[in-house]
Amino acid sequence: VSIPSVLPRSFYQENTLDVARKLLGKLVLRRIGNCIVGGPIVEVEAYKGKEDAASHAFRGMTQRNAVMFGEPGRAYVYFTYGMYYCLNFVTEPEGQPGAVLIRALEPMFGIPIMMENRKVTSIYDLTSGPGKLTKALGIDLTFNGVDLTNRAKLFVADGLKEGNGGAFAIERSTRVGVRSAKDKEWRFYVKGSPFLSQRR
DNA sequence: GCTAGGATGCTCT
DNA sequence: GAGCATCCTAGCC
Repeated sequence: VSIPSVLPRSFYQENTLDVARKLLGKLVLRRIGNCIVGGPIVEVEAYKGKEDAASHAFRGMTQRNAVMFGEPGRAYVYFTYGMYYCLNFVTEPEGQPGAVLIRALEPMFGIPIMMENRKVTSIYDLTSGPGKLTKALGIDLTFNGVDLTNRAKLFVADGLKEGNGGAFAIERSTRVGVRSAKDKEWRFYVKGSPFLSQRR
């Protein structure tokens, strides 16, 4: 098996909706000691600052959302509902806020580690939601601002089966759990994947 | 199988 | 003080 290449910064430095779609099938990889934990992305949501009332950046920069305004290709991690962390990838040219929320992965590498972190045994329950996957991968606020374009702690790489049996269909819908901007169908997911987030 | 409600604490008004 | 880009459990309403 060839080593997949890490996505360069230019991958992230464009329209958030395009980046969101292109991220489906890419590998989110977390280094824990000598182990690699993660798998391909199967569900994402796009958030932009301008003209998107659901975005954290809609009302301007704050201490929490500052990373969204910065360099693309970095992680934006925030704490929510008193218990959970959500992982985003920063998009758009620097100064223009945007991010893609990673909502679900297919567990592929380090599955025993994810089971230990999550305290569940079903692979369909390991990473099938934004709060679940950060817990499975051991991602917390210390990952806010981490550069995704090197192999240090957390990075993103091309899929293992690019163009060879790795084909999939993309579907879209409105975003989950947001009260505003219901008109925007900015959630993208791999059609028919059994690893999508639950509880629609 | 299903759903309603609670947990839990940071962020912004 | 209200709301939140969530998840789990209790209860079968």
